[in-house]
Amino acid sequence: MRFTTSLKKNGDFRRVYRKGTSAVRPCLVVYARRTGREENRLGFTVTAKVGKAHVRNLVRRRLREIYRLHEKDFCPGYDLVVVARTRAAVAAYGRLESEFLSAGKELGAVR
RNA sequence: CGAGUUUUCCGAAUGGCCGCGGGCAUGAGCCGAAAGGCUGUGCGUGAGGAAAGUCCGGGCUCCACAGGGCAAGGAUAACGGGUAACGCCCGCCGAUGGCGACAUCAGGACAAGUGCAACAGAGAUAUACCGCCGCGCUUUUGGCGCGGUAAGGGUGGAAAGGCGGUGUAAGAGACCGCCCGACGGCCUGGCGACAGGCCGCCGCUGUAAACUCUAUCCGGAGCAACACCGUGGAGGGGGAUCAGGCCGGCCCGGCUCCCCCGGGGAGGUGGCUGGAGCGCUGCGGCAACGCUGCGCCUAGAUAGAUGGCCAUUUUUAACAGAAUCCGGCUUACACGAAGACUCGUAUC
RNA sequence: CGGGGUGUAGCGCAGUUGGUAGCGCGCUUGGUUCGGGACCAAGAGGCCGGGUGUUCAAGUCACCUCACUCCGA
Repeated sequence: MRFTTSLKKNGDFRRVYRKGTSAVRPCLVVYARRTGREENRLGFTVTAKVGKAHVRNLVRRRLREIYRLHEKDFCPGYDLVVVARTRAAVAAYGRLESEFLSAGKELGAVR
């Protein structure tokens, strides 16, 4: 992921939640906030409610893979936070992919 | 062949494209004064049998005491061994269950003291309701009173050793024979728990996962421990004011300036993986395990690395993801593999 | 990493030394009223989160386990 770094600090997450816009899908919620940087910053939130440790790892890997394969479709200059909902634990890869992209399109982060 | 017991192992494989963490190398590119950093390339490596629950035991670090004892609190509980240690493991004893292979057991002490035992029942740790027997009174096929008795009745988880006899007014370990159990002594076997035998003396309810007693062990906290580096800012000390600036008419003084000290927030580095390590051979031991020799190096992240798309086998693979490290325990788990053994049936 | 708490009727909760599981609201039926509410009377509804054990007997005691929840670093 050449043009993307990860979102690390809790304060960054809170700023995106408070100041950003959101799009809700059955399996996930995407928050976005325009920053004007040259790169995107991406963070994932998968809480314990979703499942046990290996389930959460699987969900997070799939979401990261979706972003990696579609990175060229994303506009630069956004902070993005993807929150997995409970249903994401049993959802197939294709469903996560379509929901992620449609949510990104609604927020204007995807061309 | 059927039914079953038990131990151990495995924890999908191979290939293609894209992608991730760590390590090593780099006559490549960029940044930098340098150390080095970033990117790229190459090689090799990258989750488990439970990584889980955090139930025990240790290593390590800091704190306390630096000698010992007592008390409090907690843990453990037949015996012998293994181990760094353990509440773990092995062997063995006893009890219980099973035809058996075998499995399970918080398995010390209620015969030191205290407590509890509902309901039922006459009576619950000692008692006389019915019954039996004797004596007295009486209205005499009966009733009442006094006394003896624990054999029979019913209740209960439990009613005071069991069966048979002697005995007696009726009865009773009151006495006798056999059996059961407890305690004490002796003998035999065993390292020991214990087992077997003989003698003596007894017959005492259950419950310590009730208080308690006995024996043994335990200082506390935890890698977000702990150690180091640490821009700025607050603070303290010194210097220069014969350098400059501000407050000021000037001096003193204050700020600015320079140096040092300093606890240490954000952040970073170490701790961080070569270890009570793994595999194989040989020896000792019933075994757990120990010893010798040879070989091997096998994750170390820090928002936290294993995913996506296919192909083939055999279907769409179970439970499930390291975070300081080891030894155990417990719990979850798909398809399987191997060894040993028991019972039944049939045949030889 | 460490330490607590809770689970009982549809809902909210009681239930010490083990001894027949209760309260309030709700529900059903009947009464009262012209009718409803309130009130009165009667009633149904529980494998005490799950498993194993100790005991004559377990919601209660012990161990294992599941779920929810809180606190400290």
